[in-house]
Formats: sequence, C-alpha cells, structure tokens
Amino acid sequence: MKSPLILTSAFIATALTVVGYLVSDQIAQLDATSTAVGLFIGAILCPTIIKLMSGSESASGEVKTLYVGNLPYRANESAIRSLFSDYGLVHSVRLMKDKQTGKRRGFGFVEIAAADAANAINSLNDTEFQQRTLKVREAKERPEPNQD
DNA sequence: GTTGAGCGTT
Repeated sequence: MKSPLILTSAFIATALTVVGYLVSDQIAQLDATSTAVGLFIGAILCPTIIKLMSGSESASGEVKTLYVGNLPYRANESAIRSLFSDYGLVHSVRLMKDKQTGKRRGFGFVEIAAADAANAINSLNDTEFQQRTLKVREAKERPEPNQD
C-alpha cells in the first residue's frame, strides 16, 4: 500500500531533476528544441502526477461514508472494521475522539463501498453490537464527490 | 477508572 507513494516520490524527484536540467539548458543555450522538450515533458508530467495523486482512491471504486453512533466505549476500530467487512468492502474506519481529553465520544465514520453501503446500513442499523444498539446512517457532511 | 445524545480530522 505504501509502495506507490515511494515510487511516486522517486518519480517526482527524478522529474524535478530532469525539468531543472532542461531549464538550465534552456537558459544556457536558449535553444528552441530544448524549450520544446521541456514543455513536452512538463505537459506529460503534470497530468501524470495529478493522476498518481488522485487516482489512489478512484482505483478502488466508489466509496461512501457511513455514520455509526451509539458505539460502546470499549469498541475499537478493528472490531468495527471487522463488523462492517462482513457486509461490504470497508475502506477505512475512524472512531472520533475528544480532542481535549482524547477519550472516545462513542461514534465514528466508516468508509465502505457505495454498492455495499445500503446493505451494511440495513444489516447493521439498530442491531446489537457488544450489548449496545448501533446507529448506522449515511454521513451528513463531508461526502466525497461523484455522488451526483 | 466515570458518561450515552449526537455527525468528523489529516
């Protein structure tokens, strides 16, 4: 999962070196060919870098954010992830904690595949989890684009 | 170490 980041960093470093070399070459010679090559590489690098940066999530498909409330304080993210993994492909789990005390506030957000989101909600909402009734709904705020 | 309606940070 972290290999693409390393490859991307190495790629960007190499790209910056090439661009810097071409710019220096342009300043030294003011050659039209090196200018064209620099512009060509720049035109190739920009979309590539942007695609590498934003393509890490769109490659796994649509992801929907779910709100999970009434969680037991003893519950951890691993248990929630394991619970939702039985009904859909879980992308990430975030249990919100108080920024001042660091204690758990009893609710969190689960990013799951949009195709399995409704299934997870209907299957886990108002169900018992560690002696507590879960509240599973769609997240009100901070949705990802492409929701139309 | 406690509590119990709610919608959030890199």
